[in-house]
Amino acid sequence: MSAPSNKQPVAAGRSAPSPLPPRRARVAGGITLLEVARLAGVSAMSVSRALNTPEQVSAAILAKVRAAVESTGYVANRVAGSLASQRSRLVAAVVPSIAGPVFQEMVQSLIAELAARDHQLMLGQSGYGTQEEDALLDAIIGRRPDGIVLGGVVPSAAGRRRLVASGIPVVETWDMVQDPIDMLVGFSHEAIATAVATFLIERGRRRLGFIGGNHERAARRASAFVHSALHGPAREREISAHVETVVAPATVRSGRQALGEMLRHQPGTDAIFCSSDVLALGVVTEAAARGLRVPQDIAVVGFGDLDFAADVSPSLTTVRIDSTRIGQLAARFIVSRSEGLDVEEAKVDVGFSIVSREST
Amino acid sequence: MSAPSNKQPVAAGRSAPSPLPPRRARVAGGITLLEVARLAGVSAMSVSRALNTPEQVSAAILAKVRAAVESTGYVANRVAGSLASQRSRLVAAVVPSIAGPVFQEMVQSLIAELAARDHQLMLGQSGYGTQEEDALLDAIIGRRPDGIVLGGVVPSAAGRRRLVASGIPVVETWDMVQDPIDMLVGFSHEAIATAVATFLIERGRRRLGFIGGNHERAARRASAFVHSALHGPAREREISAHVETVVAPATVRSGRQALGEMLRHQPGTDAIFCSSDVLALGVVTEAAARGLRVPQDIAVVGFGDLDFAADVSPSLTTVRIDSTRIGQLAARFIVSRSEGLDVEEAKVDVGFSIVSREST
DNA sequence: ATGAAAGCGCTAACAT
DNA sequence: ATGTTAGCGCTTTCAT
Repeated sequence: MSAPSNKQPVAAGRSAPSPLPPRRARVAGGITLLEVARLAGVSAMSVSRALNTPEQVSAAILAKVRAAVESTGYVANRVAGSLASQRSRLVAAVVPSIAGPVFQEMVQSLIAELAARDHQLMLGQSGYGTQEEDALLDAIIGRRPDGIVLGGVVPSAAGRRRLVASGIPVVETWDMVQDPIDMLVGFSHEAIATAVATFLIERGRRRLGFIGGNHERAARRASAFVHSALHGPAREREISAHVETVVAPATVRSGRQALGEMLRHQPGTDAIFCSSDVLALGVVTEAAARGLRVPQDIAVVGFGDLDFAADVSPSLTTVRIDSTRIGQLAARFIVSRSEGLDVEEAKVDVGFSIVSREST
Repeated sequence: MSAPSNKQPVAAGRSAPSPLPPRRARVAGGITLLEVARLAGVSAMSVSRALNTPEQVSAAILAKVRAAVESTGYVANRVAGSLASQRSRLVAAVVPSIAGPVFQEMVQSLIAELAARDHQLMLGQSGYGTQEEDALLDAIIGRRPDGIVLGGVVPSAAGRRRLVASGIPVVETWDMVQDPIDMLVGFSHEAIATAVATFLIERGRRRLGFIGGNHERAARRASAFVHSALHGPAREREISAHVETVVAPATVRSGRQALGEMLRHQPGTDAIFCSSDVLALGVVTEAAARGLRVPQDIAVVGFGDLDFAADVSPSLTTVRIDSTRIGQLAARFIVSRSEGLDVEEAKVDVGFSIVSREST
């Protein structure tokens, strides 16, 4: 149809500026909800409902939408959805390292539990100083996750303030601190240290040692261990306790070296509590290399009950934490909270157990 | 002021519908860019620029904005930013388990490298069957990450298609496959298997064994190992090779059990290649328990060069992969791509090395 | 049960 | 260098 039925106005001097100069379309993303809606012959809202709350939609529409989605390979853009609904379905976790005994299991469990509830995990690693950690917290807050899980991370005062100000649900998961930021799923380092000291003293050990990482988390256990050894209820006679510190992360090698240091500083040490099974394996290995018998000459207790603890020789006595449960509870608390439910019990002590094996 | 200066119209039948009935305001989020702009006395764009591209802004505005941000504790909403800019600054990674020898290090390195470039990592775990894996991929695609890193995950044909259709940059990081989906940073399982077989045969071993997980990744190495042993260049005389499979994940325990099976099925086995150092530790432990000397009676090679490999006794000969480099390259490729740069070499073989220690 | 309109809080594109 | 405008692709709210 080339007939100029509606003639365009021929240039009259300078053309009047059109009121809405059509600007270049922004780069087209992929296919959108609207296109699916057109294809299905329904409104955008019906597509949204068919995808998110299918029970609110008639069978007819459901079928049409499903067909359109199928044929286009449409995957809804959750960034847009998050912005509109103010729920990101993203949860952030910050741990010192995913390699740690408790954290690895907790992160795995978090991922699994969140996935089952249609949420995803964003993972951050702290442990490079306060400044980086605060920057990391801001990066996380900027994404408006539905929750933040802190594993063994003690935020700075400033970080803590921002966390609170953000209004994002927070679950701390390491120590049973007195004044949690928000929710808390943890275990008591003091209780563990006391229990292990008592366990060893009851078995006749008198010269105790503690080997742990050079960070606050291990330090808490160390001081509680020493205190329990020297002043605890099990104390009947002369007991000594000494602490050796290794540079994090804990390795078999640092465990071996630390035993050397321990024997130099406190000869005759007859029992050692390590802040990780990996360190304990190093201690056992080094003891063997030095002709010390485990447990006759020296008893060794680890932490974490890693998979190898039961199967090395001698098998390791260790402290077991149910880290999977920690992850599950943290995930549930956050998801419940973001669904507007009141979280019944937001402060849980998951406890611990001492698994007694050959090394003691 | 109770004087009715402007009398409200008394109900005149049904009141005429006002053209724009003001609806209830949506739940207010926190503080927004616009409020910061008002506080600073500048436009929203100036705040945006001051935060994202400070070099494009005058010192005066920069100062005003900084002050306003400081006083409000404003943290920009990246969900909105992502939607507007079509860049999420999120990268997704999928691994069978974060506990695996290569993956743990790769994930750590990914997190660190991405954080340095102002990106975050979203982590998924596959390994629960094709159906869950495809669902996971869809959940990831829905978030429109700037890239997806696949670690030891071989997507189904359907998953592969969706990945390609999504247009999201993908880095595969496990095997040097022939036809990568997109980018590739890996190493050759075949080359490793051949090298280890040759290594063992050259040292006089004749009855070889392979112990690996019951999944495709290990299976590739297993068959290449057997093939190299039976048909490889190093073959001078009678050589046998046998494969034992353990249920994933690999543990010290399954390594111990597998050695038992191996000796039952192929008595006189004098060298074993394990698909993980953890399995190798189990084999060494079980050998000791059975009175077999390592390496005199049986040589053991692990995989991963985990931190304990050098420090257990006997120390483990193992295959070392530079997983940190894999993570770095993957992160760089993706970030570069999302910045519109052409990625120079998008197919990298990071190689491997055999670290020879006491166990051989 | 379905649809229309109005944003969610930013940034790209354009204009000055 | 700074501001204005119009979306990004969804979901909430309200009306039918």
